[in-house]
Amino acid sequence: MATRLSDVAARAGVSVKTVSNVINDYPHITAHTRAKVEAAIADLDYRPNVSARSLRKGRSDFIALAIPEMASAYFAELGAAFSRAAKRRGITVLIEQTEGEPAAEQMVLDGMRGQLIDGIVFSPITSSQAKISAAVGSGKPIVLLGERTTGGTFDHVAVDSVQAAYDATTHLVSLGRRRIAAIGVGGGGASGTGAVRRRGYRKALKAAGLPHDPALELAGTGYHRLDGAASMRALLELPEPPDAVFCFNDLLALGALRTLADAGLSVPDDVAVVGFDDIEDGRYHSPSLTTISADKDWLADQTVALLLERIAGSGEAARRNLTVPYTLEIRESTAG
Amino acid sequence: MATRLSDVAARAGVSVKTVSNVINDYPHITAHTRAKVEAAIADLDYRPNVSARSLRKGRSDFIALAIPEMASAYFAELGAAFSRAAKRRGITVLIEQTEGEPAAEQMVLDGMRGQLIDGIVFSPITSSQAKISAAVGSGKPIVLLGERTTGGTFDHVAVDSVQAAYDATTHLVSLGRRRIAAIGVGGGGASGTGAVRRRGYRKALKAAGLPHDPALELAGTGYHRLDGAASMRALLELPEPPDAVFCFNDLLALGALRTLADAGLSVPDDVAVVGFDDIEDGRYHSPSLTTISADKDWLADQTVALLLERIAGSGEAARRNLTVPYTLEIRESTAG
DNA sequence: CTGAAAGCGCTTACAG
DNA sequence: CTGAAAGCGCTTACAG
Repeated sequence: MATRLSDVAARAGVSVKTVSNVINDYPHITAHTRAKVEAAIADLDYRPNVSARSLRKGRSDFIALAIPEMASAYFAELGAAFSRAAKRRGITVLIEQTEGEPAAEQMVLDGMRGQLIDGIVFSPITSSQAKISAAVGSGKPIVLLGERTTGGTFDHVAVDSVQAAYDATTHLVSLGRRRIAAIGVGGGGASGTGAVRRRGYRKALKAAGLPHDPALELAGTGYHRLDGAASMRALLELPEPPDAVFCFNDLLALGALRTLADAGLSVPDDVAVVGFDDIEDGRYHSPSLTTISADKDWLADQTVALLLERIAGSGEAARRNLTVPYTLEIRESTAG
Repeated sequence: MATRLSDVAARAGVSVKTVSNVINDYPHITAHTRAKVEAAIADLDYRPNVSARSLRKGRSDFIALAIPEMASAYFAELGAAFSRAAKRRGITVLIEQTEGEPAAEQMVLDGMRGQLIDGIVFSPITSSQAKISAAVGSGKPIVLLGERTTGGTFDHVAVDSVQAAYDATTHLVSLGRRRIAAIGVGGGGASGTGAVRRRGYRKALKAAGLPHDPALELAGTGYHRLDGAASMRALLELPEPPDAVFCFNDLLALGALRTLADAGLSVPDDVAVVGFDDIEDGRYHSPSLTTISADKDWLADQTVALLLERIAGSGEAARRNLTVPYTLEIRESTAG
């Protein structure tokens, strides 16, 4: 029914091999032949069947990006960046929402899409490295996103969260703040975002000679606005509330800002606030949000490049860790 | 290399047909046979090759969702809803970012993914209905999202924007506002969001016996926070600034709120603000944003259902228009 | 239920 | 460059 390669060949008066050569940009084709084939393709409105190509070649030029949720600003922006990065390289990214559910993450690891995808970029929440190692049944290359846990056996791309958290906290110290709270110390699941960023936070306090008060470390249940708002409320009820808060992502910070606004407190005068992620909402919020800004386009581009390298087959090469560059963006929430 | 259907058949001691029957849940298989086959599948860690299946069946169980940008909150939330709706029906959605570029939209229409996808949900920006009609070369079913332009020949899912805009404006009228501005009248490209919502806006003014002041209709260049902020600044410079603003999406409204905050004006006392889309940022903003809230899950679910119906082949059935239910969510930006 | 076989539309050695 | 053919891994009539 649909026009096939052989139809094009017939119309152009060449062999299927020649048509295939033209489509795949192989050399040794005269301009004349190429023109004939291209005319036939245009005439017949022919488009190659990617299922057939993929079946034959064992490659689909599809990669999967498995993230917890795509509606959440950070991951939405990340997904967009991956989508663009993949397109630049002529491949397509398939976005999988795991919703942080173990079953969905397991499906990803089980090599979902039965051979359709060439490789996976995976941002795990509930799956530990060990679980991932055990479960990679697909044999497909996989690159992990997110906090780097020790002893990982996979390629990995991440921000140096300890250093970034250190920088964020030190910035608050430099403003003269002395009771600096942390929100989100329990979050991030097995990927350990909470634990890793807390390490940097504590390190900065110690370096500044500030006491470490466990009452100022809030775990919360998630990494969304509601969690940040609730944690901030809890902090305000303390006998000695904080004069600054480092939130482990921007959504937590935006929630905290909401609580502070409702309480009639001034930011940054009463409480300074720093986030992490640099999502668009924070940039335009009033007050705008000081935050750790990792380069999402760099991240996406390098990750795709690394994955494609693995797909191409440098399987023997050693595991690679990429560290994403970041900056501390100082805005109104810490700088009046 | 990878285990094949025939490997499973060999191990289970049955025919490939039987294995295929088990995998595809066909009837007439004894529990005993099924158990044998499933054991073999588990033993061999077999997963069907979807390229082969897709090539053979002419169906992939993939649909595409083509949207202007996935990082923008509304579309991110919509993408997430489609992703869930598709998963519930056992299919996968491939999200394409057109970035509102004609070339990218054309690629979508050209039946991108060469036969891989079974159908398309398309939210056009630059492509007119006529262009779409002319370009649907893929022969794949297509469902359009967004404002309904007259004379469309495609299945279409949309909010009744005229009525929603009417409701939003009437709500501002009911608060006693008399100089009600509109931001975003020029947006939405060929899909006509700006024009359609302006119709409802004007209708409401007329119904309320209010004069229609062209100076209060702001076009702007896009539908983002920056555009809303700029338009609001222009409105505040008017000799008679407005006492209320209806923004044609939430991002515009959030930008407008930022300008109002910077200007030291009180919302809603000085200026009441209404948005459109009900994105999460608006719900948690301070003040929280009154907005038109369409049911995104309903939209996604019904759209996927309609598309699957078309794919299944009820081609002769008449074109369908689905109207997405919505509510006006009254929050702080209009109700102090 | 089984078994043998065709065919979906490509790519790719192979012989020329 | 061409032409004829095999084969990627499925599904699906077909005959039993």
